[in-house]
Parts: sequence; C-alpha cells; structure tokens
Amino acid sequence: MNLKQLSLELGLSQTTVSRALNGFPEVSEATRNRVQLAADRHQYRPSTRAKGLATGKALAIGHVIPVSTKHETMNPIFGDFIAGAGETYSRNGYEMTLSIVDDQNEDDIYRGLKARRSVDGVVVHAPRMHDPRIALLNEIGLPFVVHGRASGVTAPYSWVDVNNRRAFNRAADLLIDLGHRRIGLINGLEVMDFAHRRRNGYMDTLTANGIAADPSLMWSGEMTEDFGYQSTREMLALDNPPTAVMVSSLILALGVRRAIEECGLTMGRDVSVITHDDALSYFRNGGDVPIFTATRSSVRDAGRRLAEMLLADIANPFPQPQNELLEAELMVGQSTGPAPNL
Amino acid sequence: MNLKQLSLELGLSQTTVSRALNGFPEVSEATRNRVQLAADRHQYRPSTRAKGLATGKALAIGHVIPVSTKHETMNPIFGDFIAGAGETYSRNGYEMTLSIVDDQNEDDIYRGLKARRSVDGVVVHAPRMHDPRIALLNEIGLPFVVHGRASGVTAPYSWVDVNNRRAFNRAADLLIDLGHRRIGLINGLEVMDFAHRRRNGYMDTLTANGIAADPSLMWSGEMTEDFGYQSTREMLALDNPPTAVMVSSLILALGVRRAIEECGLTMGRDVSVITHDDALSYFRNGGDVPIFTATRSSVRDAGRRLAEMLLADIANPFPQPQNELLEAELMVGQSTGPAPNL
DNA sequence: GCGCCTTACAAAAGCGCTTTGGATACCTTT
DNA sequence: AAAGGTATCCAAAGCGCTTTTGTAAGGCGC
Repeated sequence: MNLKQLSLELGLSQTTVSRALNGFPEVSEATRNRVQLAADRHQYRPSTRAKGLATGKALAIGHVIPVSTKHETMNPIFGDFIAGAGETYSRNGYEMTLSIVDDQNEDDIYRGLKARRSVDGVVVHAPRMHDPRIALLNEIGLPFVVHGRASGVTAPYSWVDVNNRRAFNRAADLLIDLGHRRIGLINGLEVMDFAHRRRNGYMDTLTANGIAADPSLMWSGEMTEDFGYQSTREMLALDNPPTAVMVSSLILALGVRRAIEECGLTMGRDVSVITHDDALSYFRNGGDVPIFTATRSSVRDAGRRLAEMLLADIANPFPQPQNELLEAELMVGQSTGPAPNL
Repeated sequence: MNLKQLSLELGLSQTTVSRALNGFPEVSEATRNRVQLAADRHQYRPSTRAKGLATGKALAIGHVIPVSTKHETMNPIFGDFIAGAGETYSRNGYEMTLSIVDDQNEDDIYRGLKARRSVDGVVVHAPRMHDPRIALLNEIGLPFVVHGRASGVTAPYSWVDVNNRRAFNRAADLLIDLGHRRIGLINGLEVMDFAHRRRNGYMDTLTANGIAADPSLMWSGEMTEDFGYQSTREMLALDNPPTAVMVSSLILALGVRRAIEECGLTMGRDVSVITHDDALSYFRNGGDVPIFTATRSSVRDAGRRLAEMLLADIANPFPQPQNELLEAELMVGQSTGPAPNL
C-alpha cells in the first residue's frame, strides 16, 4: 500500500492524505479521521526512501564502529551503547545504520556516508587522543557527537563522556585511605582517550599523596581477561608487589582476580581491586554486595543521552556544541579492604 | 555533487553518466573513462535514497536485536556477529540497519520494516523454540535468514547454525573417556533453541553411556558470570558433587572457575570444565594452551556466512531455502583432566 | 451583489536516481 | 544506393513521497 493507492481508495488527492497523516492544519478533522482510519486499516507506512528523498533528510543516524585490523577486536561496550541509543532513535522515527570499519580507511567511510547522503549524523566511537576524525567531520559538514572526548583537539564539538579522571581520583583516594601505598594500574591502550584520562586521575592522586609513580606498576594494553591476568602475575612477582590494583574494566578485573587467587592470595584481603564498571547488561557486578568495588557508569545511559543530543543538534539549524559529563558512582564491594601490614 | 551536476559538467546526459558508472555496455570506453575520472575527482557517490527509490530495492539489511524487557540483557555475541556480517554487506554495497526491540512488540517491527520498505531482508537473531517470527516473516514476505534454528517449526527456511548437539556430544564423550561419570550442565535459558540442542547433545551421550541424567546437575539460566558461579557453588555443595561440568559460554565458565577455586579445588584436576567458546574478539580463550577446554566456533564467521546467504537469497528471484551447519572444533585446554579417583 | 478572507482540497513540480524507448551517425551488405 | 546493423548517446518517464502553488466554495461585511 502506498500513498497513491491510499488516496485513490479514499477519493482524495495524495496531498490531502499526506497532510492529514502528518498533522497539517489545513485538513478538516472529519477527513483526517477518515484518512487515519484507512491508513491504520491498511497498515500504511510511508516509504523511508521516498520520504527521505522528498525531505532531503536521511532519517537515519550512522554509527561507525572501528575494529582494529590487528586484533580484530571489537569493544564489548558497544552492544549496550547501541541498545541505549537505539531506543531514542526509534522513538523519534530515526533508523540506525552501522558501518563496521577497520581503522585503516575510516576517512572513506565518513566521506562516503556524507556523499551518499545516507545519514543525517554520526556518532564517533572510541575517540583517541588527537583524534583526526573530529576535524574531518567538521570539514565535510556531517553532524556528529563523540562518545568520549579527544584530548589535544581544540576545535569545539559535542560529546558525552564519563568523568574518567574524577572516577580514578576517587578510586585512588579510597585505596589510599585504606592505607595502600603500592597501587598498580591496569589500563586500556593509552592511545585511547579514556585510558589517558584514567591514568591522569590515578597519577594525580598518587602524587598529591606523596606517592611516587612506579612504571613497573603501570600497565596498558587490550582489555582482555588474559591481559588482566598476565599483568597481575607480573606485578605480584615483583620484589615489592602492589597491595592494590586499579583496573579499567570488569573483564580485565576477572583476569586480575584469577591471577591473585592463583598466587594463593585473597582478593580484598591480600590485594585490593577497584575496577571501572560500564554496567554491561550481561556482566552484572555481583549481587547484594558487589563482587568488585567499582566506579560505575552505565554505558547504556550514555547511549541514550548521546542520541538525544545528536538528534537535537540535527533538528537545530544553528547548533551549539553541547557537552555532558557523567559522574561515575563509587560502589564499595568485596574486593577492597585495608592494606595488609607487612 | 549529484548526477545532474556531474552530467552537466561533462556535457553528457544523466543516462550516459549513470550507465558509464554502472558498467553498462552501451558506453564507449573513452567516455566511460572520462566519466569515471570526473566522478572520482568530485568523489561522486549516488544517493542511496534515490537509488533505492529508483530500483525498488532498499540496499539495506535489517538486524532486529531482541532485548529482554525483564533483564535488559543483550546477548554479548551480538557485536562480533554484526562485525562479521557487516563486512559482507559493505563489500556488496549494502547498508546494515539495526532495530533494538524489546520482546513485546517484535511483530510490529518486522511489519514496519516491510511496510516502510526500508530493508531488503532481515536476519533473525536468537531463535527460540517454536519461534513465531519465522511464520510471520514468511507471511509478510520479507526475505530472512535465521542465525540458529527453531525446533518445532516445520516450514522450510534458511539458516546458519552451529552443530550444537554434536558439539556437546563430543564434549561429553571426552569427559566420559577421561573417566567422569558425574557431569554437570550449565546452560542458557532453554527456551532458546541453541540451549535446547546442547542439552539434547549432553543427554544423548550420557544415556548412551549408561549414565542416568540427574536433574540436580542440570542448570539453565541467563548466561552471566554470576549464574555460572552460583550454580557451580550449589552443585559442589551436593553430597555427590560432579567431577566435571559442561558450560554454554565462556562468561559462565569464568564464574564456574571462580566457584571451583573458592571451594579450594583446582580446575582441571578436581573438577574438569568444558565450555562452548564463540571466539569473541574481546574474550580470547587463553594463549598457547587454551585456559578452557572448549567447543569452539567463531560467531564472526557465522555472521559472514549468513550475510552471504541472505544476499544470495535476495538476488535470486526464486530462492530455495539454504542451510549451513557449522561444526565446532573441540580444543583441549587446561581445564580438563582424568576424573579424580574417590 | 461585490470584494475579501477563510477553509478544504487538488495539480503539479521536484527530490536524485534508473530505465525505457528512441534518435543519430556510421558501417556493412547486397 | 537502399536496406539493415551496430555503436553511442539522449529525452523523458517513473520510483513514492513532500511541498509549492493554485482553486473552488462558503461566509462575511457593506
């Protein structure tokens, strides 16, 4: 069923039917009802393609997901983020289109999306430091919002981010209050902006408390269980091992726990652990008392907020860059305790 | 830059430019080159909307991702699957559109996709037993391929699945060969078709070896780390605890290991574990020797294969249902060993 | 009874492509 | 030299919508 058929059946023009369905005032209420009824009866839905062509909008938002060619790694937070954003889109009549892209030819993808006019805007995932995509998108004039920020980029742009620095400040503070002085850090790759900020948070607080940063306690790599395990093993084998570790994701933290227990130690007693927790739906951190003490911020909520922001930017003819800094909550669980006296 | 502008600049008709770019024979090589060059220079890309309208195809594939309203849980394999499928789509000039949907009104989504003509086909994720979506899609005439199968559905349909039954046959066989007789099962929700098949595989092999199924050893629930932990704790507290456990996912298996170690036991010696491993990119199962003995099948490969199948179905005016049953490999790791003599 | 405004609808153009059905020029063939 | 092919190109219609620009009918004041 298309507009033409519907209008023929109703004995009305396409114009009138279109206006009736789109809530324009120059249609009598009687006809509007008649049209609405017929449309419902036939389950009429305007063709997205046609509507898009006619209005000049794509009615779609693009998500460009980088997949590192080297490791074929896809960020596990991505699913939940998308779920959050998707809700907002469909509630506003937008579709979501995904492009999976290896980090080689990202540029082409963004240019292609623009040239083919297949989206009204994009969200930039996993920003790196000095991320070149922001300049690119500004240059080609494709509206966008960044999930995270890009240190070193001076041009203004819209973003939604977690206060990673503050979160790691607070986590380090908690550990220091518990008496820990040897505190390790297991972080994501530090080209990633979030990892950079978390390290800054960690370092700040250590320095502010008169603790010198020790490179042998600072690790950075892909956020896999195995990396959490390996780096913890290495640290625990040191002459002067850490009594606490700060970790950038739950998956890493699982590896950390494995290493601790394999060394015959008990997490929360011999070694304290604080992890960041993205509140992934399939990875709940424990029951009544969380397993891990964690800085927690729902990536799904971030998706929702970011989508709203992007749609607002698109609707607005002269959008101003918007920002939203989400604070993580610090939830105390079973993985932290006072520093053991040596 | 659009077709009209490009053809004007070249002093050619839109027809000729279009045909030149699309490889039609009635264009001289000289003009074709001239056109191609100009198109490249201006980075011309035909508008997807316009092309879709003109051809009557949407040039897009829809993925409808169910998110359980109750638990807001999103299947973690989804990201990798999408990554695999996405490669195939973009190589063939297709876009991928995602709909996140709570399991209440799935029907509306599929009908909507059809009515708005926004996709040429869909992939059905996470099929349940007697899944009603297959009948629905056949009824409304939207091409589709199922990732998995739906026991109890008799109508023919295309699918790509792992041989879950065989995989769990083999896993059980291995454990029995190692001398285990008390073998537990920690499975996904058994409304899910894959979980049903895995249980059948498990049961078959036990029965064939004269081992009676023990309900206290068979668990089924959401595939979270916590569920793996809880169910293992319960089983190990039995008077007659299992010496081995078969598990439906790596995430569950991490919980299983935690429970085993918390009980002061050693995985691979006191309790053997075999898990299914979807080869998720961010969840590699160990290094040289895998941590877990596992039935392994890359969900990313499945995504690739399924996308190819769907595109072929769409291209073919009279498609026959196609099937592909992928065999999982059984990889021996550190989590299995001979049954302890009591 | 005229002009004017309002209400309620319709004709037609246009969005950017593809595709149908010519048209033209140049060769062959007989 | 006329008929028939072949190789290139083009004008225009059409895809399913929205939107601009009418138009006809009725109500109102005077």
